[in-house]
Amino acid sequence: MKVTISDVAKLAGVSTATVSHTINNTRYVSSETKEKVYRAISELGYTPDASARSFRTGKKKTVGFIVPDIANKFFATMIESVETCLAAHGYHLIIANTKEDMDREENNIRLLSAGLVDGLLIASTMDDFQRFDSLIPAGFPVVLVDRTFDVKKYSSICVSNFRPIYRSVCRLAGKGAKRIGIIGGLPRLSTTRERISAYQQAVADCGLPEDESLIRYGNSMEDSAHTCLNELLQQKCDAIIVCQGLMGGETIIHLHKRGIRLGRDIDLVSFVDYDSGIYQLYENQMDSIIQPVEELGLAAGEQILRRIEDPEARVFEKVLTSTYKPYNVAPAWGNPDR
Amino acid sequence: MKVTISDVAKLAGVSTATVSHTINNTRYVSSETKEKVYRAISELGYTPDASARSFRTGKKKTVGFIVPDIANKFFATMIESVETCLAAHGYHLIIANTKEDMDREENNIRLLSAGLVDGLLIASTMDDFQRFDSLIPAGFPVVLVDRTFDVKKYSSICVSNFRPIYRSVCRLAGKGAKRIGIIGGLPRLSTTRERISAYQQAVADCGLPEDESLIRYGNSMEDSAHTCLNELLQQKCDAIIVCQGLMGGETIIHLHKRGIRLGRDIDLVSFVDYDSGIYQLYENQMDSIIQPVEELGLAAGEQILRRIEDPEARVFEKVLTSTYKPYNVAPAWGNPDR
DNA sequence: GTGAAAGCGCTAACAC
DNA sequence: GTGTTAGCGCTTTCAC
Repeated sequence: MKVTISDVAKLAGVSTATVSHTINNTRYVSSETKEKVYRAISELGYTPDASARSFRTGKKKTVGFIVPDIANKFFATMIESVETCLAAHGYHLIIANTKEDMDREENNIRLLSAGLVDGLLIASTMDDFQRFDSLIPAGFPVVLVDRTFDVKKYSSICVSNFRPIYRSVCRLAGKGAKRIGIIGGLPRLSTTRERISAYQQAVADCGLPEDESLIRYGNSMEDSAHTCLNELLQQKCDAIIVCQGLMGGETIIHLHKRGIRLGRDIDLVSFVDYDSGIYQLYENQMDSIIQPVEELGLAAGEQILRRIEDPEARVFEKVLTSTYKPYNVAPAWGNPDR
Repeated sequence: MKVTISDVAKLAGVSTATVSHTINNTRYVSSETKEKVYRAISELGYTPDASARSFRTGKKKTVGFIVPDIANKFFATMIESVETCLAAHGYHLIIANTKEDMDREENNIRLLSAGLVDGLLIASTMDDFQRFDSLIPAGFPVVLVDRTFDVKKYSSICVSNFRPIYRSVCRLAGKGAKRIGIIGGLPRLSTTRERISAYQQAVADCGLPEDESLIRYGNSMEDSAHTCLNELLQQKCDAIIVCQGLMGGETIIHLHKRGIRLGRDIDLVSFVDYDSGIYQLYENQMDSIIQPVEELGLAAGEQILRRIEDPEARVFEKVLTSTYKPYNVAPAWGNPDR
């Protein structure tokens, strides 16, 4: 049978209040009494019941993280750093995976915000802010991660999308590229929109032709980059920018299989998944855009904790910057595809 | 102010019992009454409080998954399939990351089993069964995943470790390898122990020299494979077996950087992370051992749900088999490192 | 320095 | 077909 706080109180010969205050350090208890309480606790093997406690206090010590794709290294790494941050503050992490499906996201927000977690971290796959907003109970702590909305009602932690893409185009143009293709993620996402508009602006600024057929969209999952790549190659691109790590890896593989050499036959710039093996092989043949995933996760964790403590805190927006890693130094160990 | 079940009851002009039974479909309610209840619910915007509910019923509808490394593709993919399975049954998933640290694991087991979750999935990093066992409250639903203990007290879902390694050695020996090195994971893990003993047995059976210095152990994280590889190369290995996907990827990269060609200068067999880019590049130059990660996650999810429903169910052990993918067919598009 | 007791929101006997 | 009510295990106010 389950041992409760009153069993402990009885055995220790004190009141339940005293037991509670002892284990929570929440008011003065004489050391002799403490002693008795702890003795009773270990004798009975008592563990306070977390769900009774959170029911009573209203605090769950848990935050939810709604992610579009757990198995994607970018999010997996972020989950890891969020978890580290939360664990350090005695919080737990509940994961929900939407697979970039808006209905699944809606469902998850509903479920999690109904008393399961104290706050929600969301890398939303929605495009409709109204719909998203209507799902969040008034005053419920929410922090948007990686992806945001035009309406700045919720705090967010994102990564600069404009700068690295603008720079990519300029660098490629500077090297003489004439037809730069780009593979974006889902068109509805803020990240994709920012990146594509950076591309468009840079293309215009560099005096390159503005050609809609050079812009392709994948879904950041499955095998979608493959089709995009084929279409861009048909358009006779001499350079390609890939807006997402998984698709960048795919692109490399397919270029390789077709015998198209990076940095010689075609120039490539890609967002790169932190410490994913494939990029280490090609770091000297392509430009990499490395997002500060860990920092992102950490900041997200800190922000949601702050908001849980003070739900009235004013909206906070943080934009981190990526590292742009051009390839120009020839490595000591030679060129993998020579 | 929070709206509760009695607000709804009051507005609908019924009892709280009726409201409860209506939303839970737990006894007959006339359709007119139902109507009134639902109207009141939507008028007030009522949502049942999950923590009150789980406090009352004792069911949290949540399972915990204690993982050694979230960012590792193997576990990330498994988390994804576990989550899919659980979500389909209305359950949530709490993640805890141990980073292969036994104290963190202990802490997490304590925290999660104290009323936070209905059951626990554990890919344990512990070697001491006594210690592990002492942390699990009597009768608490637990399923071991990927890694197990000698004492078969808990149900487990694992992957056959012996067979693919034994076969690797035989194949390598058959191709004429004389000095086969092996890079294992943490020596204390059941997976590592099974793989190493398969190696040792096969080496003996094939009549190859049994040399302790051909066995190296990494930690399956960071950069540990690098050191192991260097040591094996110093031992003049003509073939290497790597027991874990992350380390396999690292091995490929370092061999590549040193200009050592797979399948020509050295033979490689490795456990491979499902759909990780780097292996697609080398699938024609090395043997791959592919573990059924998704199946593993699914089975784990099903098992823990079953155990939660019936904690008295007898111990269940499932061993899945990996796919062994030899390289022998020359690909249409040629050899990447030719 | 400690105790008594109310009550968090819900479910489920039990009663009619 | 529906209502009354006890009580899950804990925290916390009020009292001494």
